[in-house]
Amino acid sequence: MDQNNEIKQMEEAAYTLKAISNGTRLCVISLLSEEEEMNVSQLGEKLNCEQSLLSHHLTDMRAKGILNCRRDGKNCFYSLKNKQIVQILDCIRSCNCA
Amino acid sequence: MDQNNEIKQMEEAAYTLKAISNGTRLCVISLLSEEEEMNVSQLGEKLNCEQSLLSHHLTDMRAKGILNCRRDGKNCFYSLKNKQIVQILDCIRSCNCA
DNA sequence: TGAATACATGAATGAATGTTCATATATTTG
DNA sequence: CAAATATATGAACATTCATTCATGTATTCA
Repeated sequence: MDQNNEIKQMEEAAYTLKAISNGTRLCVISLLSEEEEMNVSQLGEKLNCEQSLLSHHLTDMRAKGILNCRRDGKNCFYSLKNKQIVQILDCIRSCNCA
Repeated sequence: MDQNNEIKQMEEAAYTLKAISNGTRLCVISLLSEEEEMNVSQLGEKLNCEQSLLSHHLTDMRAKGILNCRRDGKNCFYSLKNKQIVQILDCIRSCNCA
């Protein structure tokens, strides 16, 4: 049953990977790796992304354990739940170049 | 235009990530990180994956620059084009645990 | 209290992915 | 050459993902 366990682990990894395998979502991660926290409007400006679409992305990434969200007045500030996730970007870059 | 460049880079990264964001595909990568080369039947046994489905996965991963393929007689041996890609697995695991 | 701002939500739709099945191709072997 | 083996391919369909649009909710401020 060790094989099934391996498969399960990979399914879990795939679940997380799917949640970030999108240009806009990776940009969000990249921005939040530099900025600690950003609200939706700030992200929307930087990404040139329509409000509703961005909100869907953010909500889903949050639901999947990638982002945190904190409300302050009218604004919602998003941040990375785990900063290590940005390493995936470096990793992919080095793979694509090597 | 530096912003657009960033976005393009992220789209490229997303393209590669999409090509591996699947349990079966991650298992293939994991196996090939230990084994150097495996043919389709060997992979199929290990993964308990139907021939045609596995073949589709392999063909697509090859088309997207993740795998190499070498034919030897009746067999096709697949290998990782870039071994560094397995680091993504470690990365995801550390993210999900931390 | 009501208008404005910031964000979320839900339904609808189209596009991309995953899966199956039937069949095709290449190679080896009798 | 015919049968067997290993793999690929293509069509069809279901499932998931991305996008848009209209509308809802929370908060602030005049």
